[in-house]
This record gives sequence, structure tokens and C-alpha cells, in this order.
Amino acid sequence: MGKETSNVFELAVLGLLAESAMHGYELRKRLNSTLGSFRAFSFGSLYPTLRRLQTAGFIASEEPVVDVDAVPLSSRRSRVVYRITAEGKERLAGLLGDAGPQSWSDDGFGVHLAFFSRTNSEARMRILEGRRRRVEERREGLRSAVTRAAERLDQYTAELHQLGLEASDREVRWLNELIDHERTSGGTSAGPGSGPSPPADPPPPPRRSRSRPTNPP
Amino acid sequence: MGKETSNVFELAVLGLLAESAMHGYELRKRLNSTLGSFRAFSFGSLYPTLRRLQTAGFIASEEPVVDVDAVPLSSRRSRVVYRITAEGKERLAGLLGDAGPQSWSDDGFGVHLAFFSRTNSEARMRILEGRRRRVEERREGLRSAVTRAAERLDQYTAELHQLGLEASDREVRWLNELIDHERTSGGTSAGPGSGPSPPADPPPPPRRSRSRPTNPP
DNA sequence: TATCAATATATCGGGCCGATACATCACAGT
DNA sequence: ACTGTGATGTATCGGCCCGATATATTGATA
Repeated sequence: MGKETSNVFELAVLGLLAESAMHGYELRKRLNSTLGSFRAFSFGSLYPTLRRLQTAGFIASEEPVVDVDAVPLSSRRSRVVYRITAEGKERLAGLLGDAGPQSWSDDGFGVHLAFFSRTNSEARMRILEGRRRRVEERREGLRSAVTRAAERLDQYTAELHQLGLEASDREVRWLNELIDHERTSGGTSAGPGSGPSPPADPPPPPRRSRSRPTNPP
Repeated sequence: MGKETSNVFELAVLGLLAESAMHGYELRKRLNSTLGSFRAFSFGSLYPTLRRLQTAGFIASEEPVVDVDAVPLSSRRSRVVYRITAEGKERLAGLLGDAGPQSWSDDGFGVHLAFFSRTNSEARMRILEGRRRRVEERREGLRSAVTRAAERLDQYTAELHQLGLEASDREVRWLNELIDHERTSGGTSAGPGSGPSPPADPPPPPRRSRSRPTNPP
């Protein structure tokens, strides 16, 4: 009976701790800079999450015990460093491969994307396609919302929805390019249980940005 | 004193009930079609909100009591109709004029915008400018996030942030046009008690349409 | 030394939501 | 007439998430 707490944080925290052990404050900074901009990870969520993960055995806390030597007894408090455990790594692998509904959500998708280099091609595909379906649905909803608002003569709302409609449309096109790229150059490992280790396969960086050159090669 | 529960729902519910009394299910449908697309209003939020508003005296429930006649004792359940009270109307006026932080949030802005025709020009201005500041901040955050992600060679995340950056940029431009329009032709919106204008002067419909990030994942 | 800002950990109240459980009703298929 | 299926309709519960808040410790600055 899986609990399936869902929890977008879980993936984010485990993913970061898998790279290197660190303490809460640092964790939160990285969360908000690296993955951030999607959502603001607050302490009120972080610490409970850390405790949950610790209770579950996915992470362990180590106070940097300097014990004797140079430290009498006070000082040397705070700065609780967390590291991922073996079970945590398994859990992380499971979460990375899980292309469930939470991975198409706005928040979940961003977090999953941030760890795409550690996600196998098949899961990437399912996540991208799921996200696309999700955004297409939103787009259709917006489309009728624009019509409805226009009929109600609510110009303000109509334009706001129009704005969202265009944004959704752009995201769908972006996803199409990503999926295209994934299909042509990423689909080498088809089987689910097949070779899980593409030895040294850096994330196939998809090209993009039609309207904006921004990133010259 | 002021509770300031914030509560985006409060404005949305009061705003709709001010137009006409209706029951929960209908309320939710309108919420999700008229204002919807920003967020999914769920029953798990709606009913507690209704109870809160009722307790506060802002709305009143009326069961369409058919009592005797044609109904033995069972049946004639469900369909609890809610109507706004005098206090509720005052509260609504207060919320409409409140250009606080919650009105620049993604959700809050959409709801406020939906009732712009009943919002006076000054509050509209403050809301639009506040929203613009908010989106500009997000845009700057995204800008540096793109750079950071590019430096980390995380092409996926960099592109996602780029997508959000462009969307934010479009929203800022859209807001600029709205604000421009408001500045040049605003001021015709009346206060709460003023008479309706038969000669037809609906919300000043600004032209153009750009994108809107919805909520950039 | 005093003070300020950043670092760092932690909790609490309350709101919001997905899931779920009930009923009632309209209506189509049989 | 019977049945079942889906829409209508009201409601609650558990759990997560977040803003606000409290409290130390450190480093820099005046």
C-alpha cells in the first residue's frame, strides 16, 4: 500500500541532497535559485519535509561533531547537515521514473525538468507528453473562457484569458520541439527494465528559442 | 480588529453573489468558468468559505422552504440558496477597493480584474501598477535564473525559465497598455452607490492582447 | 562595544485541496 | 415499468503548504 504522499518537495530535496550533503538554509537557497522561480519554497514547508524524510529513513542528519578540540561545549550548535541514505537513493530513483499526474503539474514539471539529466529517456518522454496534454487542456479551457468573457462584454477578463491562451500555446509548441528532439535523439533505450545506465550520456540539450536568440551557441 | 484573512475566495464569492443569489453548486460552476482558468475552485474550499462568510454575517442562506403542501417530510432537501447581506455589500466594497498585496498575486489579480467594472478608477490604477511591479520582479528573477541555469549547463531548466521570462515580459507590456489606457481615459468609473449608466459605457475596453504566464512553471 | 544584517533552525495557525461519501434527479435503454 | 448511469447537489476529512513569527549565532561595521 503505497502512501503516495505526492509531495513535490520530496523529489526536490532528495535530488539536491543526492548531489551533495548540506544543511537546511543552504538547501532552501538552492531550491529557490536553481529550481526556484516556479514556487517559493518556504521554511514552513522545508523543515517538516526534512523531518518526514528523516523519519522515513531517506535522509540522515549529521551534526558536524567537532566534539573535543577547540570547542569547549557551547558554540558548535546549529548547522545540521543532511545527507541522503541508500534508501533515499532508491526512493529518488523511483520518484525520477514516476511520470504520474504530479509531474505534469506546474510545480512538479519544473522540478522534474531540473533533474532530467538523471531521468531515463522513457520517463522523460512520458513526462513531456503528459505535460503537453495537461497544457493543451488548459489551452482549450482558456479558449472557451475567452469566448465566454467576450460574450459577457468583460473585456478585461477576456484579454487576461487571451494572454494565458497565448502563453499556453507557446508552451505547447515548446514541448513539441522538446518531444521531437527526445524522439529523434533520445529514444535509444526503449525497454523499461533495459539498460538503466547509459554510460556517460549527458543531457541531450535541445536547441530552441525561435523568437529569441538569447543563447548563441 | 481587522482580521485580514486575505482569502481570494471571499471577494470572488461576494462578487458573484452581489449579482444574483445562487446555491453552492452553481456558484462553483460560475467561479470556474467566469473567473476560472486561474485556479480550480474546489468544494473543499467553497463550503468552508461559505460557512465563514455566513458566520461573519456577509451572506445568508435561504432554504427554499416549501414546507407543507406537496411535500410529506422528506424530499425538499438540498439546494441551499445564498444571498449577500447589507454587511456583505459593505465588505465587498471594501475588498474591491483594497489594492493590497493579495491583489497582485496571480490568483488575486485575476479575480480583481473580473470585477474591474465595479472597481473605481483609483483602485484599478493601484492594482494594475502593483501587479506590474510584481511581474517585473518575477521577470528579473527569471532573468538571472536563466543565466544561472545556463552556467550550470542545465539546458532544460534554462529554456523553461526563458519561457517564463518571455511570458512575464509580455504580461508587463500588456499591463503597460492597460495602465496607459487607464491614465488617459480612466476616472469615469463611479463609486458604489452611483446610478447605472443606461447609455452603455461598459468597462473601458482596452485594445490589444498579449500573453500571460498563467503561472510559469 | 554596540549594533545591524545575514545566517540558521524551528513552530503554529489557518487556509486550501483532493478524495470521498452521500443523496436526488433526469433520462435513456431495455 | 425497471434499471442504471451520469449530472446535480451538499458536505467532511486528512494532510499538505505557507506566511508570520520567535530565537539564536555569527560577521561586519561604526
